[in-house]
Amino acid sequence: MRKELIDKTLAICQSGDIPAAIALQKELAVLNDCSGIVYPISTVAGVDIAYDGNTAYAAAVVMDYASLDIIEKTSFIENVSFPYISGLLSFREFPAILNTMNNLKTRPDLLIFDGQGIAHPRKMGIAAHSGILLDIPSIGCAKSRLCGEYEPPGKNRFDFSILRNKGEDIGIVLRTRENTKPVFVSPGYKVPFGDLLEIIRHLTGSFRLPLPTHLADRMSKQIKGSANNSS
DNA sequence: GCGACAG
DNA sequence: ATCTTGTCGC
Repeated sequence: MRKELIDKTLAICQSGDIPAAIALQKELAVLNDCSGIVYPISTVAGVDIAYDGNTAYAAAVVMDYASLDIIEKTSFIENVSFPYISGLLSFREFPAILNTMNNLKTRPDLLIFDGQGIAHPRKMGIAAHSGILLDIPSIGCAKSRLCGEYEPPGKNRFDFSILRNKGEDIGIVLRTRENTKPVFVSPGYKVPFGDLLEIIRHLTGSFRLPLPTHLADRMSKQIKGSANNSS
């Protein structure tokens, strides 16, 4: 089943068929399930991608959920074909994400993505889409808003407000550091709205982004940098 | 038509 | 995302 959805997604990534991409997002949104993550969570992975033109440098960092010790790191480099279009980010990034995940020896219990989960116009952001296809619980942690309304959260660390869209709670706007812009956290796949705060708080160190995402971001840029300096 | 718009 | 130096502040 996942295989079919993965193939359908990859076909669109290569064809660049925008109407088909939007149709698939609507189809996946109906299938999405944001409840029932299995506890305890043993491992968590952060995933992110750096770019040099159309070359994507994807990285995944797996950590022990309780100790936050790094268990494994991996990356994958490839050229991307789908352009960046607001609302269709997953069609630009999923291929590299899939390849990176296939390089992992560990199969994480939870994935944290740099982007939206269901806080998306069609409730199918990069975290939700990737989580469903990989069949791994996921959370979206974006650095800015895509849709929805909210009141600015308080100034202290971990102060937060609710991100709402058409009267529905779709995520939380969380201040992970004082004097710093908040992050937009939303359920991706199989992670209940009510569990978001606790999980992200646990994963937040001294940086704005949660540790898994922060490390994946730095690693992707490091890979990109070393690729440029050696060629 | 106008404004908004993840990475 | 990426282009980019110094600089203010924790």
